[in-house]
Amino acid sequence: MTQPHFLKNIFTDGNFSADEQETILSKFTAAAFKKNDYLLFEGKVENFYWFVQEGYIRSFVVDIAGNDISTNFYTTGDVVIDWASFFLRSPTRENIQALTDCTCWQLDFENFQQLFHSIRSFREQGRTNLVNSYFSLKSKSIAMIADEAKDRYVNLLQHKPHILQNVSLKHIATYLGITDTSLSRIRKEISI
Amino acid sequence: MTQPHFLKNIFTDGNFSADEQETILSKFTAAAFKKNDYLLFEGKVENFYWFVQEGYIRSFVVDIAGNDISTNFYTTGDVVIDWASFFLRSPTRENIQALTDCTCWQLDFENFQQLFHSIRSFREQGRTNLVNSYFSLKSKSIAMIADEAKDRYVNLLQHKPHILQNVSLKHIATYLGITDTSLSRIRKEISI
DNA sequence: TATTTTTCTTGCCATATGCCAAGAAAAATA
DNA sequence: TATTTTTCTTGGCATATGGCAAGAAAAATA
Repeated sequence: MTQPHFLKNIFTDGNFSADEQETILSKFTAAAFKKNDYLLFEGKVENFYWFVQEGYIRSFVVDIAGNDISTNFYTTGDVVIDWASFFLRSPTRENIQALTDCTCWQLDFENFQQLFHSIRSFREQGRTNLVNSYFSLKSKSIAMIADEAKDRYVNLLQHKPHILQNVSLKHIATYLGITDTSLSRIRKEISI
Repeated sequence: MTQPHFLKNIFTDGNFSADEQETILSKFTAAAFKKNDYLLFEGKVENFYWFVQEGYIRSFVVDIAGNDISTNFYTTGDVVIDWASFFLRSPTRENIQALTDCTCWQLDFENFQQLFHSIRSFREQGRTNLVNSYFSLKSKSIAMIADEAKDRYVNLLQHKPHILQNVSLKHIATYLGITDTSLSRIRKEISI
């Protein structure tokens, strides 16, 4: 008994006809990354849309002072992409790197465009993915202003505990906008 | 000699055929707002996509402690929308309010969908608008972590001086993630 | 113009978080 | 297992920014 294709969890029977599923899945190719491999380097133009099947991935930027700042973490089921670079065809400021060995499914820009303009459900879903990313970023952005570091950490702990278990403290710290020193203290404070 | 329709600056001859322009423009309606009018209340579902022809608009959220936090400012040529609420058809957390008397052009969700799925250039442009918003938000989000408040203010001063001239200090302060007290001091420091 | 309301500035002090550096713990590698 | 490297914790001190409150300035309204 063959295992169903991972992407059928993404392009579900409910939202896509069998024909559409076949067309879409045929455009994706499997991509394996080793721990520390880069999926994207800053300065390059993002040419892929990835779905993670297995593993952990991190995106980050390097600021003017040379500090590495984590912008996001990705795992099973997540879309990995720099939206701006992919759609605007412009050089990215971000780096995307595998934190563990990973298996992904990728779609290049040309195939994406073709599916986007020919399959209604595909573009609806693509738009929804982008809007969901926008919403997450907005929530994070508001939390940076409205909440203290401790609250931001607790929130992450509640909503994405698997991230905390698989990503080093220093990466989580920059994601939360604090230093690893402060995060260590917050962690201590909470555990008491 | 009639003045060309404002929306022709948005849906330009270069990107849209005369037919497409006519179809698109016919779906928009003019909307005027008085100073302090709300375009959107938190808890409601955003049903419009607006382009600002004239005036200043602000979006903001109210945090748990009851603080009003500005999330964005809009003026001539800008798209005013809560992307998540509009596309996910979900209640918004944001309020959108006119800071001055405004004239806008609006498109409701149903008409948007119809144009999005029938006109290729319209969906390309719609996607680009969303991606540009995403990019701005990302830049702001990184600046909140990487830059000091003073640098964020200077950056706003350089890139959006018209905002500073038309929005009160307290609203700019919350947008920058600081108190009006701190912004007043930063302003003083810079002017010296 | 006079009056009220809102916005902005400034002083004082509090505090969350940063910076640096040392050591402990854990993980990776030989 | 031993060794090296990386990650995490902790202490001491510095600083950016907040909170509060009073007054000044500006804007709105009568």
